[in-house]
Amino acid sequence: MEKDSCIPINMPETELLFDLAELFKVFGDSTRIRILCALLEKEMCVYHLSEFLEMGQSAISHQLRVLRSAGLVKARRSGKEMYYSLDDDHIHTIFAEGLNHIKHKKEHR
Amino acid sequence: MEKDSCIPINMPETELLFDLAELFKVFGDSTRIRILCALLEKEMCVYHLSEFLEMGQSAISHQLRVLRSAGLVKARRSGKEMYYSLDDDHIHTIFAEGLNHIKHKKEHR
DNA sequence: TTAACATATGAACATATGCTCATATGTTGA
DNA sequence: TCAACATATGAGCATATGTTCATATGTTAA
Repeated sequence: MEKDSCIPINMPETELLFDLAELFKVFGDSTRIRILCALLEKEMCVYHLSEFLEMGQSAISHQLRVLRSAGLVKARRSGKEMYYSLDDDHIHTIFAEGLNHIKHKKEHR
Repeated sequence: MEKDSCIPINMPETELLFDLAELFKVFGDSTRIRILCALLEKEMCVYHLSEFLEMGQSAISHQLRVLRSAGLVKARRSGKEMYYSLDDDHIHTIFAEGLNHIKHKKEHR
């Protein structure tokens, strides 16, 4: 079989694709997905998130750190509490497309 | 601080969110992203993918298996070769939104 | 049928990841 | 200032993940 045939032309730079994978990696954890999903509704503080998701405060805090460094959520302090909210308009769309995929696959099984 | 306040209402079922995380997990690897990106252009066989991505045949094959079981790619045999192609119309959109996020974040830094 | 090629697969290994625990940091009210 | 509360963070641990190596399976041409 010959080499160097069938090479796609419009391939984005490897580094960009690496960043893209890093972004999706952040979405690829159910705890983080649930946090983001909760925040779609309204901003919440760490305590309420950990109550709502029935997980330890530390676990939530660790994951919020990941979400924050990915630029997906932002935080504001109000007294002792830190309120987190979404920091990206695309989250809605990305979620919707993901759910479309799942729905579509379920229907065609 | 009182419990049970600030509970989001429109939270999808936990199982669905788990599936969503599983889906994004598949996108969350640079090898798989690069495979999908190559396949956006045209179908390719394992050999060409491994040439193009400069990775071992086995690694590519393993990842194609992951992509296939997630319903993201499909395969057809042509002689000795197996040609893989995308099996999901949403991949384009999901990619685009991911890239939008990255682009947006880079601009506001 | 057999050799050569293309792909798939299981085991092994190194690394990455997410949670828990303990503790540090930061904030408020008394 | 100090106790109580809210959050952040580092270490440790168990599990998950991606690659490689060896080998099995599948296909074609001679």
